[in-house]
Amino acid sequence: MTGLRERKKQRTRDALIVAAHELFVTQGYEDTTVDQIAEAVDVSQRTFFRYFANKEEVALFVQDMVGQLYYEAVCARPAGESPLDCLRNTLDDAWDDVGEAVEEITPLDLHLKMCQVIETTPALLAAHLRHSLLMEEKLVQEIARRAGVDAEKDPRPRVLVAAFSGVMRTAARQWSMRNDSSLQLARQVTGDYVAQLGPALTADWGQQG
Amino acid sequence: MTGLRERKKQRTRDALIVAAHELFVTQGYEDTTVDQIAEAVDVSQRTFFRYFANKEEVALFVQDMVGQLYYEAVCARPAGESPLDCLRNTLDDAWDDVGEAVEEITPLDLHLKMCQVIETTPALLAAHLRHSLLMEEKLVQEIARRAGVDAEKDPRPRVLVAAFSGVMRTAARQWSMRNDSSLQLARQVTGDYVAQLGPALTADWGQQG
DNA sequence: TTGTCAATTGTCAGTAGCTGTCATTACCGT
DNA sequence: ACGGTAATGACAGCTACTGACAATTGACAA
Repeated sequence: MTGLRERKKQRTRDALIVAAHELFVTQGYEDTTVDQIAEAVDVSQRTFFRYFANKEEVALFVQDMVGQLYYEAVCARPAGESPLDCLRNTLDDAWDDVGEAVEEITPLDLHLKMCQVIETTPALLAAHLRHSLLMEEKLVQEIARRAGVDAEKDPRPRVLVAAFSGVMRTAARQWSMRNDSSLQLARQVTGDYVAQLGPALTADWGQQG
Repeated sequence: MTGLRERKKQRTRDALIVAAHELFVTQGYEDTTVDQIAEAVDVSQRTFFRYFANKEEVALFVQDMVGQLYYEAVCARPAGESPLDCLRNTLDDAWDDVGEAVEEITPLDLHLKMCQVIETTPALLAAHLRHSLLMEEKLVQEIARRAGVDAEKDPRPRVLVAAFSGVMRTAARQWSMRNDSSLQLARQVTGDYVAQLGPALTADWGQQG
């Protein structure tokens, strides 16, 4: 199962990710060439493109993994929760596991810096949003399944996931723009934003929230 | 004000847009080269890139204009509406004006087909989502201004716009995937989806909606 | 009308992302 | 040890995009 071949591939892939992230963080995404990344790991450019379909993919690899873990955590939820609670509670519960999974690939600190690079690099932000949309569709299917409704007829699963995901992305974006971004802070900011979902929709906003 | 130079530029730009859209719709975005577009309008490739920063931009030009018009319509709203009502009512009111503005550049039918191309082409979808995010930020500022709150301290403007925009994009996406996409249908679908925003968030979903 | 200035355009050369192909190397199971 | 298969490197090629410079064309005043 874990032949030498497999392990070597895994190591090369992780090395490419870490090397790429370090270059992206230090000199910027656009100013880093694929040749530089390949050279840093001592493989050919062609090999890089055998591991990652494009330059964006290596930048978003960890982010995508986080999204996937969240999705799996949603799927593993016990039945009986309301759809919104399901999405919300998963957030609290999955946090630590996600952090550990990230650290198996790259230092957490590097990942946090990479989040900022993603938010501030137009091409990466665009790709990230698209990947998020794909994940949303998977969430829609799961939420619909749990609630026992048909996602093609009932708009509520899509509406709920769209609203929730929109708020999540906004929270992540606001968090990444702070200069002291840490994991706990992320947890707090997302919690705060999601909690405001109800109040923000009510007819009148009273005084300063 | 309308010198020959200005008019000529406008005409070239519109010709590039229409030619590009026709090529994208008939043979696909990825399979259309910038050289083909330039050739269709009989200008050099270099000139194309003087009108549009990149290939995506010519594909998203009309979409961006629509977003801009919606934003301006929001800004022109009378005071006193609740934030959510403001966003929602603008939708109803601005529809016809937007349609007319589009037709001054490209046939409406071509634009509708182009919407489908955008939704189904990864690179275009990604760029479109990013442009939408920029527009959301402008909406946040305007909503915060109208409500007299500080968007940097109070999360509600961002949360509201994120939720609303998420639902809008979902509606647009669902609409574009029908095979009989028309303007009226778009109006109806978006209306339906936005109306579900409240119900989708409530704790329990009763029976099939 | 004509000449001058500035804006627009075309041409050319170059970089970077990405792909197909084929020979070579490295691992795996027998 | 050996044959087969997977991974890699080297190379050629395409397309998006950019900088630089020369040529053209419309604007505007003398």
